[in-house]
Amino acid sequence: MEENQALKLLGALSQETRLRIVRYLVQCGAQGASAGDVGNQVGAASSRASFHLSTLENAGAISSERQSRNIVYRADLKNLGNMMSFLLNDCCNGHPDIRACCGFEDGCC
Amino acid sequence: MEENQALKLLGALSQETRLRIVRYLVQCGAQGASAGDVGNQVGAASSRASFHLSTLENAGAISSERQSRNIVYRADLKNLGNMMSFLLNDCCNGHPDIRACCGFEDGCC
DNA sequence: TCCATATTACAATATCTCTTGAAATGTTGA
DNA sequence: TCAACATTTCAAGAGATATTGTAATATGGA
Repeated sequence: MEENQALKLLGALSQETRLRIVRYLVQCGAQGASAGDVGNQVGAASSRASFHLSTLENAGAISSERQSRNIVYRADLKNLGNMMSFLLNDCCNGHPDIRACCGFEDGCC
Repeated sequence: MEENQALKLLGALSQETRLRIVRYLVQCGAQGASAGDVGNQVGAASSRASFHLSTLENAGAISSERQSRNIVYRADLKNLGNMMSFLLNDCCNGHPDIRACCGFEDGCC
């Protein structure tokens, strides 16, 4: 992943409502959730939910697909994983202490 | 790590200059680097570097310590790792596809 | 003490982001 | 076609953030 896209993703996730949207969509899995459903879950008015969903989609954190009258959103696991890989490996050189904090190796935390 | 601190860290990292500062400080390791050194490395004027360094320190991404006339900054590996653990485990439920993207398991990427 | 260096704090401006409500668009079923 | 529902777009104001240059503070050495 390029630095630019990682920055967009980090910016998109650094907002309370959007972080909760992503968390909810990860839980929903491949089934996804409609915009209205997402808005209800995170307590956001429809226009606000729409705004945050388009920000997340533009950053590559989620994807969308129309299903009849609903638009179904899903977490983009690949991009989210690539962003974390960028942070972990490109940015932090795969530093053992940081990897350990993620629960992958014995270590600092 | 609590959601609030994770949001602060994500916001701090979602800025080009600051991401580069963290990347440079991770490379510097325990030795750290002075504010002037950091500013030169990322091509930022002193007041700008100071502003970004204090933002990063406030978010917990880095720490500082005065050494004679310099102030030495170091990456806070523990907090950075905890933030990634928060994203990976709390937020994304340790989803296998995302973990795989980070190079810890066989999988999607 | 004084000077030189390193760092931070301040003020002003410009730019971006969040939020809200209303209007517009698109879709379904009758 | 129409009515009902889901979603997006738009406009406006409030607030946060980035940038720059300048001034202020702190430290070390003479």
